[in-house]
Amino acid sequence: MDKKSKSLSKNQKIVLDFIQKNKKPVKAYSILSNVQKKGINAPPQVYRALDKLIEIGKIHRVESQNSFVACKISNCDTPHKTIFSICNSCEIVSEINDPKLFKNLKDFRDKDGTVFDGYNLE
Amino acid sequence: MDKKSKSLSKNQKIVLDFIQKNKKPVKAYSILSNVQKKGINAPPQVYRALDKLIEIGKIHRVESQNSFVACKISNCDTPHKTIFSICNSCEIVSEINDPKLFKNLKDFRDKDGTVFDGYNLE
DNA sequence: GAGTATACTGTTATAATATAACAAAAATTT
DNA sequence: AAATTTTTGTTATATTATAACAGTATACTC
Repeated sequence: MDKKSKSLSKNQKIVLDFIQKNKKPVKAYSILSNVQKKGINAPPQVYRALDKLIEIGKIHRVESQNSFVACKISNCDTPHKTIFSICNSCEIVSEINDPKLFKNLKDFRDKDGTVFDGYNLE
Repeated sequence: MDKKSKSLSKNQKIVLDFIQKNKKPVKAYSILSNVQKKGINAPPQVYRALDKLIEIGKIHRVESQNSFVACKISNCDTPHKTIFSICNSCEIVSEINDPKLFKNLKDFRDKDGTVFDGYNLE
């Protein structure tokens, strides 16, 4: 069984499930209060699950909002390479899946040779 | 006198001055403890100055680190359009000024016509 | 230059976000 | 089944950020 397909733990499933039910990004403490009935009692339990889900690419963190959103792109095989558009007026967050832009960022190399390993564009 | 050249207030100068003295991004509470001798006593005073300095483009916020860094680019005329590289191992943060990449982002338009007004790439 | 509006200051308190540290249970590996 | 790793549960606390209010300074306009 390869790492990516390893099944999630109980808390990880609960947290992912809640995030996926929401179209909009959700905050950690909002997650907490909504899953307390499922037996998750304290912040560390939420943050641990979030860390893991981010690591495996199931969710992304919207840095400018301290919030978390499910990955909408295909099979979630590109963790840590995210592009979000955040509406100026309505604050709706969309994940952008634009091959050309992805390629631009992948091929980027500055004058010192720096390349992007992971990135987040908002 | 046009808006951009309007002089900064006392607290804004103190905070900007401290940020500019540091090569690396600095945290809000680190700023606070370092400028207390200059008469800034409480977090809101720092955060207000930061907000203003960001608004006018003198500094940028490094979202993934909750830290703040002086704008290194020319005359700081592009607030809210920032690209940072953050070293994976040493965590040094550099601001990237790459005309081609700026142009890519400026010209970006997704299938719904979404364009980037401001952006932050880290 | 008197009146008004706007921006900035100072202060206290508190909200919101995130992690440290420890003990124990469960799952996985060898 | 022993050893290792991962996950859990828990308490306490650290870190980041803002609300709310009163006062002062600056700029604006008539």
